[in-house]
Amino acid sequence: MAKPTRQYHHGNLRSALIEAAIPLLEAQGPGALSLREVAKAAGVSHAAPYRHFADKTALLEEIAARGYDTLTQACHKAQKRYVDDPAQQLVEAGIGYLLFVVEQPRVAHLMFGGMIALDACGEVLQQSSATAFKSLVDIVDGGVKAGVFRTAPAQELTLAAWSMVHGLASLIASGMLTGIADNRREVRRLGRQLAETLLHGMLANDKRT
Amino acid sequence: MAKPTRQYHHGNLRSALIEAAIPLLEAQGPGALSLREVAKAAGVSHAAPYRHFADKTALLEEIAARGYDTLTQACHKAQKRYVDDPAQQLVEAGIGYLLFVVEQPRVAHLMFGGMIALDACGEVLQQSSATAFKSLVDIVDGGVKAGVFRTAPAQELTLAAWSMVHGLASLIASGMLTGIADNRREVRRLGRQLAETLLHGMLANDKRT
DNA sequence: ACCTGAACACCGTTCAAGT
DNA sequence: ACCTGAACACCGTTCAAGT
Repeated sequence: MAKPTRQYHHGNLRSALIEAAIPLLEAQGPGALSLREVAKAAGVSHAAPYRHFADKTALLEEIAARGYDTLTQACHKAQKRYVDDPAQQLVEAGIGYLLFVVEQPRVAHLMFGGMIALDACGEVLQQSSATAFKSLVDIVDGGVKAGVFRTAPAQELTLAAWSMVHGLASLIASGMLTGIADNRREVRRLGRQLAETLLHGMLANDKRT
Repeated sequence: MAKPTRQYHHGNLRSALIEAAIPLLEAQGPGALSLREVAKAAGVSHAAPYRHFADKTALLEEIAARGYDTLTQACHKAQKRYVDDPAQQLVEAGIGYLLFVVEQPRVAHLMFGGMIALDACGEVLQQSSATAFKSLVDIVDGGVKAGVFRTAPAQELTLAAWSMVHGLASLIASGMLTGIADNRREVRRLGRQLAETLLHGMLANDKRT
């Protein structure tokens, strides 16, 4: 996707495999993706990848982990960009996540589990996803401490926010919203719209119990 | 899971295959599930399934479709049980969904896409998922008309509710919440908790713009 | 009409052997 | 140290042939 990458005959095959795998993954979906195919795309024999990845799953996990890192970065960016406005931080981080998902839906699905059991996956993935979650908790925690968000365990509110953005992301990635969330502009609009509901709630006359 | 099912030598193999597939699916995850294995579990040759399903995907789609039907039924039940209380209907429907996901997480993942591109899937699945979504829209629409929910396009609020419950379901199914949402009681609690946030919002001082 | 067995092209993974 | 080629057990799918 970036550089020409030609003579990896003894360059770093590891990265080359990952870079070769992602477009294939996006083109035909996981499950249909074969390690042999990735090897061929990288210009090596079908056995070569095993010198760098223990497993087909190990390759997929690495790709998924990078996805989580992207989300983490989106959180950090949002925090720096909207200091002292936690609500806006939340909205921007969420939209960053959504945009990533629109661009690489199959990679997103890898992150969502299903192929890889996040339950019992390698440390790389477990770490990356935990870090991403922590970044979100940070934002929400800041909002609670600043008195912007309701006083509640930050984890509780974070889970709500995470569920909402993750749910929307999942719906987009699975094509359930085809026709509603096809391009970046529509996704931005949807993200803002849902954030509105998340912040203000659904009720008409809220007695705020 | 229910009946003994012995002599399907010319009974309805179709259902037998589905019933045989689900436990295998739950045991080892999709992708690892092989059609040959399902056939063996059903006591037929590996070629027999092709008389009833065009494809391995066709079998999986049917299973996913049944999952969506379960969600639809959860919506209907909740509507009947809490007439004139749309908020409670929403909560109960959501919890029904979550409980299904805890019990059959791999089937849930099938529904969430990833394996099957919901984008371009068979009519069976497309219909079932559309029906499920419509059931949720019905509940929200009732709430808007009754003045309980904010005045907004029902689809907009529904998408928020759907995203939240679907997101939480996805997190549970992928094992991301292991230790927090392991049994039915914890899931019920989590569901109610998130519903609270969805209904009341996250903000401390809501100016309700 | 429904099922079987052999067959084909493809996989993931392993391992001795090459450079 | 890193890569290759052959090999093994498995898969999805097809198709002639059986009942």
